[in-house]
Amino acid sequence: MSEIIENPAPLQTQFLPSKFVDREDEHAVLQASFSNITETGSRNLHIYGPRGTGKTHLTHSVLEETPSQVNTCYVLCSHHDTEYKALKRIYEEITNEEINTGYHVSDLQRKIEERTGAIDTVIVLDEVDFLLQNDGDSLLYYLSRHENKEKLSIITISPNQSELPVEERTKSSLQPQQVVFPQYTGEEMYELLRQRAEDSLTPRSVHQNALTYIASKTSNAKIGLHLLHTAAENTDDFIDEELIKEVQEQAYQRYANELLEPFTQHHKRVYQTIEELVEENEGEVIQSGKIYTRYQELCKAYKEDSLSQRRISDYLKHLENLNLIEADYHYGGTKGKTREIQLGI
DNA sequence: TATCCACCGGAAAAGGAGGACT
DNA sequence: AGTCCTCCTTTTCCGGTGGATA
Repeated sequence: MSEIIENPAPLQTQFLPSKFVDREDEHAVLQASFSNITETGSRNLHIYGPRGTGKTHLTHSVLEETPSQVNTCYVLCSHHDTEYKALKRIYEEITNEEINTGYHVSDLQRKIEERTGAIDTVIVLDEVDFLLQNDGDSLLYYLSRHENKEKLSIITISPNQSELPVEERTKSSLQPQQVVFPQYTGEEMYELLRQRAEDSLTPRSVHQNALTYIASKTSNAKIGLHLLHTAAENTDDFIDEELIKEVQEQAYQRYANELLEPFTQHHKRVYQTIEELVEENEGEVIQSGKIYTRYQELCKAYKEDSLSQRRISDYLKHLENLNLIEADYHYGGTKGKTREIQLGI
C-alpha cells in the first residue's frame, strides 16, 4: 500500500461518511418520510438526481437510523428487475428467511402481507429504471395499492427519470413526493474530497490544485473518489494535478468496472467493445450494428457463444441506464433505424 | 415510385430450473 | 413418480421507420 494512505476506507465509494456535504434538506425529507411524520400526507418519495450525487448513500444512512421496529428493505432493481425477484427480495429482507423458488407472484404477495400487517415498512427501489423497463410497473402498482398502504413508504430512486414512467393508475395511487439531488457544485466537490482526504491520507499529502482539478473535471462524487484513491495508490509523497491527469484513465476504468461488476460477462464484453471502437474511431459516433459484429468477434476470440442481436440491444439499454454510454436514437434516415452510441463523459 | 438500408422493439415461443399436487 | 405449474433467459419472428437510391 502507498505510504500516504493511513486509512483506505474513506476513499472507497461504498464508504458511508458520518456527515454529508450539503444534503441537509434532502436528509430531512427522507427522515420524515421514513418515520411517518410527513406534512404532505404522502409517504412515498421519488428521488431523482445524476449519478454520484449521494442518493443511494443518503438513503442507506437514513435507513440505518430508522428505529428497529420499522421494517426496512433495500432492493437494487438492476439485480431484481422483475416483480417476482423484487418481491422475493422484499420478503427475505423483512423476515430474514430464505425462500424457495417455484411460487406464484400472488403467493409472494400474500406471504408479504402476512408478515408486514400493521408494521411500518419502508421499501427502497434503487435503480428503478431497470425494473420498469424489464417488467413494467406491476410491482409499483401492487405496492401502491397495498392493503396497509398507510404503513408503507415506497422510495424509488432513479438517475435518469425525474418522473416515474408509469401508467396513470399507478401514478395516481403512488403520488410520490419528488426529491431532487442537484449535481455537486465545484465548491461542494472540493469540500467533499477534502474531507475524505483528511480522514484518509497523511496531512498535507494532497495539493490544493489536485482537488481543484478534479472538481473542475467532474461533479460525480464516485468518479472524484476513484480519481483521488487511484492517485493516492500511485504515489508515496504527494498528489498534485499532474498525478491526477496521469491516473485519469485508470480511475475511470475502475469506476466503470464498479458499475458493471454485478452484471453479466456479456455486458462487460459489450462495454469493452464500445471502448475499443471509440478509441479506434476517435470520438466518431458508432452504430449499434457495428458494435454487434465486433462483439461477436470478441466472443469468438474468447471461444464463447455470443448472444443474439436482440439481446444485445437490451444490454445496450442497460449500459445507457448506467450512463456509461449515451445513445442517440434514429428512426429511419440515411443511416436507417439505429442508435448512435458514444461513451458517457 | 418501389425498394433498400440497418436497425428498433414488441410478441411469442423454446428450453430449462425448481416447486406443488395427486 | 408423474404431471402440471411458475418464472427466467434467450432466441426467433416480424412489422415499422423515412431518407437515399435506382
